[in-house]
Amino acid sequence: MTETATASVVAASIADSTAGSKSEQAYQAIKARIVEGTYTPGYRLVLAAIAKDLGFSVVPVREAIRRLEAEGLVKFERNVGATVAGIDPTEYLYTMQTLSIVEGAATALSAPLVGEADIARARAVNAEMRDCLQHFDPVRFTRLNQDFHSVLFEHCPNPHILDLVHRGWNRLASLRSSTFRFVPGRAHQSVDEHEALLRLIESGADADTIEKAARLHRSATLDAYLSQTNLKDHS
Amino acid sequence: MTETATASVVAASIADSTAGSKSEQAYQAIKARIVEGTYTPGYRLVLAAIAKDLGFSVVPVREAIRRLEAEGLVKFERNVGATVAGIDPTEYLYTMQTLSIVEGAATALSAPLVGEADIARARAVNAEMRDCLQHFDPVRFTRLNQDFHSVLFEHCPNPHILDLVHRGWNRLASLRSSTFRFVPGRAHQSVDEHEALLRLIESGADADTIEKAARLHRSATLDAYLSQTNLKDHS
DNA sequence: AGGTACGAAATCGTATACGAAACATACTGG
DNA sequence: CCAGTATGTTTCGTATACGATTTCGTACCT
Repeated sequence: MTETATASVVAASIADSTAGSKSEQAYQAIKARIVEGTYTPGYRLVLAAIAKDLGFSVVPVREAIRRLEAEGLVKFERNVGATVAGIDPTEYLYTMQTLSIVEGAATALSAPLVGEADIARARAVNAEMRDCLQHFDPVRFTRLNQDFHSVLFEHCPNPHILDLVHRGWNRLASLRSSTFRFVPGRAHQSVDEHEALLRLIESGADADTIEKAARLHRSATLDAYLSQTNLKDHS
Repeated sequence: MTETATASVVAASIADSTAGSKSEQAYQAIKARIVEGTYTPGYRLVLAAIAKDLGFSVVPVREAIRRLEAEGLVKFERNVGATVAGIDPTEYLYTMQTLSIVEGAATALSAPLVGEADIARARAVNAEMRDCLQHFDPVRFTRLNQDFHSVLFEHCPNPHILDLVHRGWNRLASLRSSTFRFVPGRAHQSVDEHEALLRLIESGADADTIEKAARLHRSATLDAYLSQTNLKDHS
C-alpha cells in the first residue's frame, strides 16, 4: 500500500493502528483533531483537503463526516460543506441540559453497581481536583472532572444511555478549554458536590435521590455559566 | 437525468418529492420501508440490490445506511453488510428505558408551553384511543398513542432532547405492530394515565411531578411487557 | 459610486470501476 | 466417510472521474 508521501505525520500514526476500515480511521482521526483542538469550531472541513492529508480518497472521509454529523460534532450543509460544530452559547446550553438529564439517569442506574474500589478511585480523583484548585488549570481540572464522572456512570447497564452520555461529553470536549475557565468559582463548589455524591452512593441512597443530585450537580454548573454570561435568553 | 427504468414504483414516488440529495432520498426510502415493515428485522440490506431498486448508485445508499446505523435502525458489520436491527427483547428494554427518561424530560420541559388548544387536541386523540379499545386494533392504537404523546413533547424547547425522543420512537416503530399487541391489557390503563397526565399539565404542576408521571407511564408499559414475557433478566 | 449580472473557480454529489474480504461449495487426501 | 483445503461467487470498500451546485470576483450598467 503506497501511502501518499504528503500524508501528515499525525494522520499516519493514527492510521497505522489496527483500526479497520479507512472510514473508521478517518472518523477517529478527524474526531481526534476536533477534540484536541487542531480543528477549531467553525473550521471548514474540506473533503478533498482532508482526504489528501490523510492519504486516501474522499469517499471514506465523507462517511466519517456523516458519522460525526450524527454525533453533532460537525455541522453539515448540502452542497456547501462541513464545519466543526461551534459551541454556540445556545448549543452549549442545550447540550448541558441534555447531559444533565442523561448523565443523571446513567449515574443513578450505575450506582448499585459501583463498588468500593470504584468509590475509592473516584475519591482519589476528586482529591487531585482539590489540589488542582491551588494553581488552577482549567484544562486539567476538566479532564479530572470527566475521569471522576466516568467512574460513576460507566457501570450503567443500559448501553444506549451510556452512549448518549459519551456523546454529550464529546460535544463538550469541543470546548477546547473548559467550562471552568469561564466560571472558576464553580470549581470549588463542584469538588464539594462530588464528595456529597459519593456519600450518597456509598450509603446506598435510592435511585431517585442519586439521579436528582447528579442532575443538579450539572445544572448548577450550567446556571453558573449562564449567570456569568448574562444570557437572558433562558430556555 | 435518465432514471433507470427498473426503479420500483414506490421508490420513484418518494424520489420525485422535493427531497434534495439522493443520499437523503435513499435515507427516507429505506427508513420508510423499515418502519412500514417491508424490510422486516433481520432482513439483509444488500447495497447493490437497494441501489438498483431505487435507481441510483451504491454510494448514496451507503451513506443512508450509515445514518440509519447511527440512529440504531440498522446493524452494520464490516465487510459483511447491514441488516435491519431486530428488536431483540433486550434492545427493546434498553430503548424503552432510555425513552422513558428522555421523553419524561421532554414532556416536563414542554409542559409550560402547552396551550389549551394542545390539551384539547390531545384529549380528542385520547378519546379516539378509548374508542379504539372496543374493536381493538394494536397498530391503530399505537399510532394514536404516538400522536397523543407528540402533542405533549413537541414543544420541548431543547432540540437535542426532542431529537432523542424522535429517535426512540423510530426505533420502537420498527416493531411492526406494537407493544400493545403483546400486552393488550395495558392499553386500557394507558388511556387512563393519559387523562391523568393531561390534568397534571393543565393544573400547572411542577416540572418534576410531570416528568415523573410521564416516565412512570412509559415504565409501566415496559414492566407490563416484561412480566408478560417472563424475562427474568431485568437490568 | 453602487448595485446587479455574468463567469470562473472551488467544492460537493454521484456514477462507474476495480480490488479485497467473507462466505458457500466442491474437491482431494487421509 | 469425514476433514481440510482450494476455488468460485457474492458483497463490501475505496479510488478515480465527471457532472452539478454554490460562491466569489469582476465587469458592466444605471
